[in-house]
Amino acid sequence: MTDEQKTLPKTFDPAELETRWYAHWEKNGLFRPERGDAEPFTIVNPPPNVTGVLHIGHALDNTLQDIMVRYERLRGKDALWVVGTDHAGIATQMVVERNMAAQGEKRTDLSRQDFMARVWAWKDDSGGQITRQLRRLGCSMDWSREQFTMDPHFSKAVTHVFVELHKRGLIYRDKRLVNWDPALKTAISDLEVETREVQGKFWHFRYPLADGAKTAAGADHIVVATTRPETMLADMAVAVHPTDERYASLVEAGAKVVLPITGRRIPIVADEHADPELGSGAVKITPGHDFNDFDVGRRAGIAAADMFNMLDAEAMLVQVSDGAIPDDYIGMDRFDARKKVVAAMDELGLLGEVEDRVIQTPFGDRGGVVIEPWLTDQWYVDAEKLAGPAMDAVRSGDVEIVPKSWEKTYFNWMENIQPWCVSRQLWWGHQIPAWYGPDGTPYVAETPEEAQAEAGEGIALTRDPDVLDTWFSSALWPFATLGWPVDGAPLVQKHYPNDLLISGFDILFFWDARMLMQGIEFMGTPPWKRLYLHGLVRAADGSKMSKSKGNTVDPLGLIDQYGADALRFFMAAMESQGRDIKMDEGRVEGYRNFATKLWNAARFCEFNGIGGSDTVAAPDATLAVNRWIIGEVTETVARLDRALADLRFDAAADAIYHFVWDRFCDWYLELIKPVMGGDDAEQADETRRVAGWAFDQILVMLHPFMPFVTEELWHAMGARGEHPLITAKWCDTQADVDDAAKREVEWMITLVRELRAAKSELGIPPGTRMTAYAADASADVTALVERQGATIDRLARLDAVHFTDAPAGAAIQIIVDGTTFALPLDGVIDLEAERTRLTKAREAALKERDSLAKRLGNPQFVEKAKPEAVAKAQADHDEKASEAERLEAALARLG
RNA sequence: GGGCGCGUAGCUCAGUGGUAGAGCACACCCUUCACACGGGUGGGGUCGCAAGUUCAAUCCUUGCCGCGCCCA
Repeated sequence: MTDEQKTLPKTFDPAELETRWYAHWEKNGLFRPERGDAEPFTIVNPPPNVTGVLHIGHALDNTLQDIMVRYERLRGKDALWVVGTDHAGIATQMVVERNMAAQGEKRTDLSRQDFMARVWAWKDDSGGQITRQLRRLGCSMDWSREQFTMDPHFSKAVTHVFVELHKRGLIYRDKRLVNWDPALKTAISDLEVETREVQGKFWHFRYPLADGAKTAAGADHIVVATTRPETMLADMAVAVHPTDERYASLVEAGAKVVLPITGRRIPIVADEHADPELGSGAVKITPGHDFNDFDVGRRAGIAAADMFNMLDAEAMLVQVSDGAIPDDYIGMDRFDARKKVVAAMDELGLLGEVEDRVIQTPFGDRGGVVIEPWLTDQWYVDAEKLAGPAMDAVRSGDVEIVPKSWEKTYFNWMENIQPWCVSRQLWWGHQIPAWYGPDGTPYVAETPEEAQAEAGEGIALTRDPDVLDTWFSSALWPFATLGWPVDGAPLVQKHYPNDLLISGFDILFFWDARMLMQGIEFMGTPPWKRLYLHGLVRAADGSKMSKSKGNTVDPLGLIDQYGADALRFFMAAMESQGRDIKMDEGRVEGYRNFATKLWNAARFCEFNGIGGSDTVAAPDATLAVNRWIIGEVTETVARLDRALADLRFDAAADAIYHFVWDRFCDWYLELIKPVMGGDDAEQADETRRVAGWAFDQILVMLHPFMPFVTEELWHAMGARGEHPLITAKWCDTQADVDDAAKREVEWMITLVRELRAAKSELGIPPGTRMTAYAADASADVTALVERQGATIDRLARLDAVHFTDAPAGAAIQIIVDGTTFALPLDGVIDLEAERTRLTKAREAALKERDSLAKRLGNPQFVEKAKPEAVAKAQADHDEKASEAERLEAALARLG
């Protein structure tokens, strides 16, 4: 990169300079400059799936993180943004298997080792596209330390954590029902189950009572109803409510039901789960295939190992341990079996009513098929124990959740947390470090040797084929990426705990909560001090974006069209806490225009000999405009600092946007034009210095939001040597705000505005030059007008201001802060229009005056309101009253 | 059923216990020497509805209506 001066083109090409600057930053290690002694600032990026491509949600999440990282880097901190990808067990295995299927191959044709090699080859070849896409967004992560959850050091940490948790009794093996995905043939998490409403049926069956028993009503059968009739083949009981009189005698007598089709004799048990108000009040109990029934079964004394399991991994029917299922059912698909059971019951005359019903049905969010509660042996983390300290951390304020409203959701989930099933029946992932002896005894150890030592010599061991849930490993992200568990890893010492985590609220449970639990368990402290949760980016109509709806917006397309800076600024400007962002392309375009505005301000500087400054502190200034803009910069920096401290990205974006456009471009640059073109070289020099400094401060303040265009202009404005903007110094907030200068400039702005408004309303061309008469001007105003003659001439188009009465005749009259200016334009102005204008203004002033008078006339207000409020009302009242009087006088003069 | 959030200008959104703001859109004017991806001026809102607290409510409380999300 050279600092060679070249003239800036009129509009700029974001694509060209984005590519150029990103490469420059990355090549020169500027994302993480050597800052050994500096205070650390650390963020870990939610690792995107290695199969992922950048979507609009990533764009939001990463923009917010980059803003904070760039901001803290500018503030001199040793800012580390950890980046990497997640191996995404199921998703990646699915991608590779799909590719294999296209070649007519199956995973099971290969050895596990060979399959793993295929996955790695895929990863090296086409995985991690998203990392290149994050670069296009301008994200300044530390790519030199890019991580992957299957990296050897990371895998080591995962194994270590598993073994440690097992030692601590926080991981155990258990036979329970899991959410089984028959398409993927693995257990999946509760959170990966999506409940959808499906049109189904509610079949009523009559189960005959055994041995001639009768219900209280004299029936020889019990009616049960089900949405999943096929499971009756594995029924182990019928449950009724303990207080249900209809069945009390049956329960007491230990009566049994003869299950149709299988002929199995099953008990009638009393259990609160049965709702007497619902249907017959009796429910069939299939402990091996329903979560509620599992609990009922256990309460009835059935051990998990004894529960009938009538399905295989693909949800095809298999024989159960009592051998009662007729042979012609074996090997059937679960849905075919459903039809067959219903037909058989009908044939037996035991089918009652069949109701149409909307059924809440669980689907696997990846496999897309109906989830089967399935009885298997799995590894579980005792999440309840880990959740306690994780809740305490939030309660005590060690971890602050922003916005706070998410705390309730967090606690609600944590308080009801279930055992966390961490084993998955996949090949791609961290294989569980457990080995089984011939009798099934598990030995958990970090290496096969250690397992063998534990089991004893000569015992044949087989390793558990399963892998760990991907979230089990990503929960270690805040410290395993820093070198843990290597003793004394320097990055861990400096960068753990991290300062902040930014994530979408949708992964609060999946990831954030699990990191919090594991961080406390293994590091002794929570992984971050603050957790910022943002919302979703929605389609323009407010609907959720989804591939299936086809309403997604591609962030890369927006970058192509408007530039990364514009997209980033949009994300920041729209990010108000606790609200989703609705996509609004018009706004993105507006922020592209904003970047162009800045660009053209730089061109103005270029044409006027205004260049970059070499101090962070404001230059000395004597002129009011210069002292004013210095004060405005200081106030803007303060606003920005406050907003970012509060993670109010919208307020931060708003502060810099309005400063640049409304203050700097619209007024400051206009106000200095006469000075620059004037004949006082000293004043012009001072102005160049101040303007150059102020523009530099803009570039620094805006850099976290719009890194590319600001870096380009930083170099265009001057030779910066070895000091690119990305590692420049943050603004100084020491400069004073000069109130006198502020008053003076604001007075001029009011004058110009009033005059423009009057001309516009009277249809006088804005360029018309006029002369003003201000007979009632104070000494201060007189001095100001004389001092600012050139500026007033230029902006207000006033070639002279006389402090005498205006000559007789028609004139425009404007009031600026208590001074009336008459601008004669006999014969040109439309008297009637001017009368209307003044009348309208007077009415407005009177209305406000009267409203304030009414308030002041209320003794309770004067008595009870804060003294400041009363004083302000009085002052406003007086001002409005005087304004109304002046307007009255102006109208009288008009005749 | 439980929890959370939202309802402010045509649209997208800020905001504050003292009678409301931005961007876009709209109307009119301006080819002024940084910028038409621009400049200027202006119109537009009973701040969802109702009650309460208060000297004062768009803002606090309660209820209702409408919308969204999460959990069961």
